[in-house]
Amino acid sequence: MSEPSPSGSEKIAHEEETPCRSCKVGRLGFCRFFKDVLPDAPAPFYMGRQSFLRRRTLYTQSSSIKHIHVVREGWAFRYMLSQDGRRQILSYQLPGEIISPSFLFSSQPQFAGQSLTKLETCVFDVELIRRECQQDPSFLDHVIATCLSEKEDYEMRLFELGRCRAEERLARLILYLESKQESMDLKANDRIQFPLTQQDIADTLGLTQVHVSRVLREFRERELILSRQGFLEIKDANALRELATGSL
Amino acid sequence: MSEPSPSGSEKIAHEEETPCRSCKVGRLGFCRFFKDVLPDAPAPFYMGRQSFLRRRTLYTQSSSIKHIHVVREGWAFRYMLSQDGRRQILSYQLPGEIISPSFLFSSQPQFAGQSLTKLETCVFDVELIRRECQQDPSFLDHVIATCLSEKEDYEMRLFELGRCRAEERLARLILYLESKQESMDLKANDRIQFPLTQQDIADTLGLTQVHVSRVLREFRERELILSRQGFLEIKDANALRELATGSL
DNA sequence: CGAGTACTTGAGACGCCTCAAAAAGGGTGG
DNA sequence: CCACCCTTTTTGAGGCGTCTCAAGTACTCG
Repeated sequence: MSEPSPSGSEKIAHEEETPCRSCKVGRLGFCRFFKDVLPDAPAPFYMGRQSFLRRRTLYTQSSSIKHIHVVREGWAFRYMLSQDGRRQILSYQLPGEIISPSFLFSSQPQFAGQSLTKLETCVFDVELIRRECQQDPSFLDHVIATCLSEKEDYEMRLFELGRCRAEERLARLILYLESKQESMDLKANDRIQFPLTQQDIADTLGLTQVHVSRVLREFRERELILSRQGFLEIKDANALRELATGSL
Repeated sequence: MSEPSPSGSEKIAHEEETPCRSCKVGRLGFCRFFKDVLPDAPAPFYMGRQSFLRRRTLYTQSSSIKHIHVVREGWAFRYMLSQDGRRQILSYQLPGEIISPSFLFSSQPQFAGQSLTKLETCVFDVELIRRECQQDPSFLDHVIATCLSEKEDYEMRLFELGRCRAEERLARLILYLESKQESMDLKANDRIQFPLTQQDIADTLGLTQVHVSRVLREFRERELILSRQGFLEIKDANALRELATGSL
């Protein structure tokens, strides 16, 4: 359970400063904006790279934020933790995504962030990026749009948690993660990455791990999905969409 | 069920153009920023006032947004509606608040908005405000901060819906609406406004109206609260906070 | 006073939870 | 490659919280 210091600059590797325009995740998520707007990106706010093992803390509720991370490889997630240990996962970040875009506007998080899998990030200096926002309106627009799209995700999730059954919640989560990977070009021939444990799913959907196990079994028995070791195959997308219906 | 056209400019009254600095809600919520940043506010983007009866639609998922409303008097709320009629209430707006601040960045809402009580609003032209944002960075900052604070509310609500029992959800909603009114100077001697029906509460907290009725009765019997006709008195704030505990 | 809306109460059902223990998987070192 | 450990998943039995249906009561407002 030992954790690397979240902002220990001695841990940041400076070798290999691939410019965004030739980076393998350069066309994904937020990196795309970097690339489009700033010809020399990631200069000048780039601080190097950092890697994390599985399930390592990137920041906590009490962290003061000086750096932001953009995912290069692997998955990260944000979550809230109550004092008595209940966890609610808020969102997942895939390659190309900023782990917490709102840090660019306010530095006091009310949630924590972890690596879900082995993770590699590009690290940027918050202050320098803020300054860039002030000078470059179209860059600022991208940052705002990123924050707002997270807000829209939250709205869908509120509907899910408040008004959907377990089956529906799970179907929607699977389809959500599929479409996210599809839109980010991370989907390889019908198989999507699915590194969540059942406990992660439970803490995302407001269920218990045991119940998630049962609903997943049902999905498998009905041949809606097929899952093994970190990947998931959607066998019957129409039936899944049927289950997820009621939304808009 | 007849509804006033949400953007019918012929319905907008232009008389009485109180400047924000002498408006009775001028120090509340977003209006405060208007007042501070723009000496001549609400000019030049002010379009007049509009009033709505109880439970009237201000905009729907398919509206294209040209105006934004700021509450002068009464309450409004935003909600999502599924095709089969399930409703999830997302947030409430009190005097001084923009009914949907994110309209200033993207015009296609994925939710709907209604008046909760009789409602009076100031109407502004979205395009003109956007232009102001481009020219006045500190005004833009306020707008962004407003959007982000809604996002933080959502994060708390996700924890509530995903990880709290009915009792805890209700306690948190009551305390939330209390502190909101307190911070907006709308609280009069221990009594807060509480115009929600039990169905509204249910659709906010992911419960049924029947169950809300029972939990409310319990709260009353335990002398935690005392409610009548649109108002609510918090009799035992400590016990309520105890119930809402687990959060952070 | 009547009509509609909101709230209360009861009985029974169901979805999801809790607890518990066993099985399966995955990683590591010998 | 196997033995071991730790994490994750599966399965069962029973209980609780919340839902559904339904009917009756209390508001509120014209």
